[in-house]
Amino acid sequence: MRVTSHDVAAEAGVSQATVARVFSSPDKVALATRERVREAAARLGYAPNAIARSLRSQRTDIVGVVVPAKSEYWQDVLTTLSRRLAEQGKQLLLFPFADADHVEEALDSTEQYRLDGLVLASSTIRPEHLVRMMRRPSLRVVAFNQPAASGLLPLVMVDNDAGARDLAEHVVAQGIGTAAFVGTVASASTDQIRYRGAASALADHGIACPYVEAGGFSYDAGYKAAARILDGADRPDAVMGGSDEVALGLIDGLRTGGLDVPGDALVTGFDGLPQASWAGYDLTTLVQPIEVLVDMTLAVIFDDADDAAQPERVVPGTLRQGKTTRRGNG
Amino acid sequence: MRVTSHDVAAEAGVSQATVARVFSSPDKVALATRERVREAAARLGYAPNAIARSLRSQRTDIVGVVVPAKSEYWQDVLTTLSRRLAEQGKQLLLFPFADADHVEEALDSTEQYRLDGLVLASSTIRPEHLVRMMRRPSLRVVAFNQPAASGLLPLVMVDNDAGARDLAEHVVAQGIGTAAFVGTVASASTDQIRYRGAASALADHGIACPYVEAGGFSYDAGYKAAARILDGADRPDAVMGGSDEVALGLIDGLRTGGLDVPGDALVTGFDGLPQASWAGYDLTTLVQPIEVLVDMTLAVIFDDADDAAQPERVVPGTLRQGKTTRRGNG
DNA sequence: TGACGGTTTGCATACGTAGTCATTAGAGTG
DNA sequence: CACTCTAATGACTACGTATGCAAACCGTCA
Repeated sequence: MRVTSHDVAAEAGVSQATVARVFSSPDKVALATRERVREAAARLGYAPNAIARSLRSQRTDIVGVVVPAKSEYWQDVLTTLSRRLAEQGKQLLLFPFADADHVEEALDSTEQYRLDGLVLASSTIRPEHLVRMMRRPSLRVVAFNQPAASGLLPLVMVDNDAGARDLAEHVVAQGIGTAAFVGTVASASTDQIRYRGAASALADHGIACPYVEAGGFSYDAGYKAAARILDGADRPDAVMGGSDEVALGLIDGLRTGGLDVPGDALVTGFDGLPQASWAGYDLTTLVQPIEVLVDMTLAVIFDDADDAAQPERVVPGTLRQGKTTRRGNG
Repeated sequence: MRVTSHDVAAEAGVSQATVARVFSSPDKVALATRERVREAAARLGYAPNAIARSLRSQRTDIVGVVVPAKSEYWQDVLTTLSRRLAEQGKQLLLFPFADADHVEEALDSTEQYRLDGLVLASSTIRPEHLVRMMRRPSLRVVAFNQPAASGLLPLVMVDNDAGARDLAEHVVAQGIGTAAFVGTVASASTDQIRYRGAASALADHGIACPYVEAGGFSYDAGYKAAARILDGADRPDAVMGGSDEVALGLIDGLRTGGLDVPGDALVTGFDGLPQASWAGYDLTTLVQPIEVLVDMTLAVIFDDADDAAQPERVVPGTLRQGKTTRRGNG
């Protein structure tokens, strides 16, 4: 049987209410009493029951995240998110989904928990899901890096358009003549914005930019897409990946096909994954300020400020130049 | 205000108890009633409150995992774990810790939740922590890939010794004359077993195997350790990494130093990370059967079988040969 | 018709905590 | 010394659900 606040109360010779106060609002209890209770609690090995606390206080101190089950990028984000929450004594509850068809179930699960907030991650969540989330009173929902949520939900994201333009300008500065963009999944809103940004910047320099869909967010998808690039009539001087994962696959795919990167073709990514910095790749990419994005997300959830005033927060990323866009001996 | 089972009861013209039964043991409710309740629930947008359910039933349907905050390997494991739990309608709650000094806090947090089970991950959890966990009645604790827990807690792990021997035999078969083992953190129990296994198998063939400590579980640690290998008097023919992450860093470090892998030196890893299969590395490694390990872990937690009868489950891994140990034109 | 077995439902309660309200003790003031 | 005001504590209750128990209901058979 588990130790409860009643047991501690009996041990310390006080009421259960006093024990509860010692653990939730200690300043309301006299110092001497407080210490006596603390000692009794330690002696019995008491720890407050978070479940009961949540039921009573209507607060769980838990933030949920609806997130794709497999993705390097999101794992990177989750690491930061869970660390930040832990610092505040809060918890992270994952609602992973295998693919877009299973988002519904994940969202259903979130209803069972009286979460303090919910982070919607993944750009493949459909608009109807977003709309559904708008109808959840007393739950702070934030869309993370999900341009499609614009106008529907509070939104925190990196500046995809500016980032893609920066990357495009960068490869243009390396003196390329032709380019291609290998997106992840064409229906993903991040993909669309990144492509449009890159294509627009390239067009300013008179360079066309066909779109190739990798068909997934994975290394494998990028690897396979490389074959299509190689088979194409005119091989582009620069291949811009819609994400780092795809870009890494692209690099290996192109190299396997006999191409030298960056000698024969430049490659860029997007996200700033740790793996992109690995010496074997040293990918030029747009590094997302994940800490900043996460902090903003938590601010929307926990700060009382009226977030309706500023429903969208867009943060610029940083271009990191690696050797995948370093031409010749420069 | 949130919709409760009472509201649904009123709407459907039944008692709260009947509503509760519809959602927890439907077969105890007449079909007609059941449908009427389900309709009322749908109309009101009712979802059972997991918090209240947990308080009442003394079951949370949540499994906790104490895990290092940053680690490719563990993220791989967590992905599988959360998927499996989701399939059973259960949840995963993470208790991440930054380093060995913060394990205590993570374990403290776990006490607040009435978890159905707790998975202790990370081989850097100290024995005193393990002992502490033994004193948690009514909580199923399982050590995952943590040889140090042997004899203290139920344990599920890959056969580190056999795996290391397999890898050693494999490189010997490639005709090497000298070798070195680059471990992660010397105090990690997995590291020790893997090293002993490899060294012992190599010794059988008259090959010595010095131990080099990378000092971390990361790519960076491996990358830096490569410099020490290169600086050493006699460069080994084969470098065995204590983990895939370290091995990937090693490869890039050695290549940066001008060495050809596998031409000048063979490299092996351990774990079977997705990244190890990337064409840029194609690392020879010991693939852990993560699905099997996870299923066994959950079996220990949820199956009523007496786990005292079989406190340790050791599963063999599979050698995956990549090109990092493919010599010459073979 | 009446008794009986089985199914279906409602009533009442407890899970462990936090907060409201009332009560008591203690300190300060004229 | 009586009085007031604040600080500290205790009694009580509600959060939303699951379940033991009893009651009600239905059909069956003697």
